[in-house]
Amino acid sequence: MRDDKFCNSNCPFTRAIGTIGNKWKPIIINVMGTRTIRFGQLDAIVPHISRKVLTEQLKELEQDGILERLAYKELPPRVEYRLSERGLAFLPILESIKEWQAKFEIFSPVEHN
Amino acid sequence: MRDDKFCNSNCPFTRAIGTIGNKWKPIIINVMGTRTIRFGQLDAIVPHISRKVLTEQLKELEQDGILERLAYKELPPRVEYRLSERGLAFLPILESIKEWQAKFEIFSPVEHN
DNA sequence: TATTCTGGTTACTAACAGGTAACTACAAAA
DNA sequence: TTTTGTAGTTACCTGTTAGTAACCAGAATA
Repeated sequence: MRDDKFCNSNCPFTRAIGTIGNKWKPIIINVMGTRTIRFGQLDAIVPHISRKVLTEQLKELEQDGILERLAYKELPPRVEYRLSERGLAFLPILESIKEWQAKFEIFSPVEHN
Repeated sequence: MRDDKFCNSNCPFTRAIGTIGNKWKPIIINVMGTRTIRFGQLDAIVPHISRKVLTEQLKELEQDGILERLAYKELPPRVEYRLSERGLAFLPILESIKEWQAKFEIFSPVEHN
């Protein structure tokens, strides 16, 4: 899933893209926002993601220090996720992407004839 | 390459991620910057990209109105690419990603023993 | 005459991503 | 006793992505 060529690049920007440059991670970070959220909630809220892929993405985000995982030793298990300082610092970037999209999106709805 | 689920989402943010949320596009946009650049130069400067993938990515970026393609009817052919207004407006976002990376990157160089 | 130049395209193949379904633990509730 | 609930993991299979090498036009150069 993660590309070693990117993550081990000597260019910091390339490493950054290796960390957050795929389609799921910005979506997950955006959904999390400033709240603490459980695995099942993420699974329900993030559209079209499978549990397997969600697990993988969360694991990588944790490894990259973008979120924190809090597992409570209960049964049934309870696991909470929340953004780290690094993850929270990424939220304004997502906001500017939203502004960019709103400002420049080309509206060309797909017609099905 | 492009994910229809993302591009046809009713969420603008999801559509934005569908447009620029992969590993090559931010790299290409960053390399282009404010200059006009030829296909061969991009191929030489962007590390590890194949001509095939570069062609595909450039085509999608053009379709999404992020860059402009200027083909001169010469032989041998000459094709120049440059960012559109929309593409140029994305550059500050890439700059803030660089700052974010510089501020928060965890240094854990891979050791090969 | 053969080679070089550019910006691709095409066919083939290898690698990877992602989906589905089944399975786990164990407690509480029905 | 069976079901429910959570947060995964695993095996299996398919579909997509990416890499490689060969090929193209057609003028200029050697």
